Amino acid sequence: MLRMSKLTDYATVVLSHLSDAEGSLHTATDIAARTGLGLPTVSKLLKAMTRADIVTSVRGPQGGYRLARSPRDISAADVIDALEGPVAITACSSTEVGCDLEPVCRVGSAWQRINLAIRVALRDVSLAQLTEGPESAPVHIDLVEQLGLRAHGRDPQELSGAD
Amino acid sequence: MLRMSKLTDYATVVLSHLSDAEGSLHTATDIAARTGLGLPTVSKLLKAMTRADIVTSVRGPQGGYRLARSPRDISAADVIDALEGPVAITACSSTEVGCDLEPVCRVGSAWQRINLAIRVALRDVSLAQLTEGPESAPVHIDLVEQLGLRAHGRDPQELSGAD
DNA sequence: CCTAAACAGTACTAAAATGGTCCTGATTAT
DNA sequence: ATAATCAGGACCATTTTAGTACTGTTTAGG
Repeated sequence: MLRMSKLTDYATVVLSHLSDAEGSLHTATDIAARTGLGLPTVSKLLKAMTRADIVTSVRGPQGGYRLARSPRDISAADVIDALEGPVAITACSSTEVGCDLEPVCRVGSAWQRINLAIRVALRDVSLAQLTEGPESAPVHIDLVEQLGLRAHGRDPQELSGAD
Repeated sequence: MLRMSKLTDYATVVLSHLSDAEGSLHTATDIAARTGLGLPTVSKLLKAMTRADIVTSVRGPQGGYRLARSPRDISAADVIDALEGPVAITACSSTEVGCDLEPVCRVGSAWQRINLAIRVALRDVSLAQLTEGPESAPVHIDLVEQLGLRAHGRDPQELSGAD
C-alpha cells in the first residue's frame, strides 16, 4: 500500500554504515563495497543526501562522506524527503486547488490529515533508532484518537494549533 | 514520500457517494456521472471493492452496487488493501528472506515496524470518518512512543505542524 | 603544477508501476 | 428475448523508478 522507494531503503543502509565510524570519512567506493550496492547507486544516494544536508562531503583524494550530525538528529522523514522530496500521500493533497473533482470530493482533507500525521510521526524516528537492534516492543498507534476523527460520540480534545 | 495511488483516493470518493443513500443500489453509470470520474474507472474500482467485500453487487437490470456494511465498519485500510493489495512499505519488508543485502541490512525491521504501525493506525480510520466534515482537530502522533523505539532516552523535540 | 582520487551535476535508458480503456461474457428483470 | 448491469480480463499509454554513464570540479601529494 503505502510505498516507500527502494532507494530510500538503501539510503538507510548506507547511513547505517556511515554511523559505524561516525567521525571519519568514508568513500562512496568503500560504502558500495561494504553494502553490496552498486557504486553508481551509492554515489547517487550520497549526493542526494549531501544536498539535503544529511551527510557532508569532502572532495579530493582522502575525501569522502560523513554524517552531517549525530544519528540521533537525523530523522526518517529527513531521509525520505532527501530521496523522494516532500511528496504527499495523494496527488491532490499537496496542492489545495485545481482538482476537477473538487465539488464532489469531500474526502481529500481526511487523507491529508492522515498524511500529515504520518509525516509528523516519521519525523520522530531517528536514524539511531532505525539502525538499532530489532528487539523492540510491538506496535500500536491510535491514529483516530490523534486525528480527532472519532466523530461518533467523540469529543475532540483541546488539540491546539491551526492548519 | 509515502504515496497512495490515485485510484485509492477515487475509491473513497465513490464510497462516499455510496454512503449517501446507504441502503439503495447505485449503478456504476450513476456514480460515474455524479463523481465526474470515467465510467470504466468507476467500474473497475467497484469491481475491485466487490471482490474485497467492501461493496456488494446485484446484477441485471435494476442492479447496482451498495455498501456491504456500515461506513463505520469500513476502514481506510480495507480500501487501500482492496485497491493496492497488502503491499508493504519496502520491497523486502513483505518477504522476510531472499534479500541479497541481508548480512549488511540491519535496517529492515524498523521500516517493517513503522509500516505495520501505519497499517494498524489506518485500520482504525473508518469510511464514516473519512467522508465526514473536514473540521477536525490537527494531528499529532507519537510514533516513536508507540513503536517502542525510544531506546536512547532522547527527548522529543517540539512537534508542530510539519512542512 | 601535474596527476589522480574523490565528489558534483546532469542526462539518459530500461524496467516497472499506474491510470485508464475496451472487449467479451454472465446474470436477470421486464 | 431483450436489454441493463455487473464480471473478468487484456491491453496500451503514461509516468515513475532504478540504475548507469558521462563530463565536470576540487584538492592532496609528488
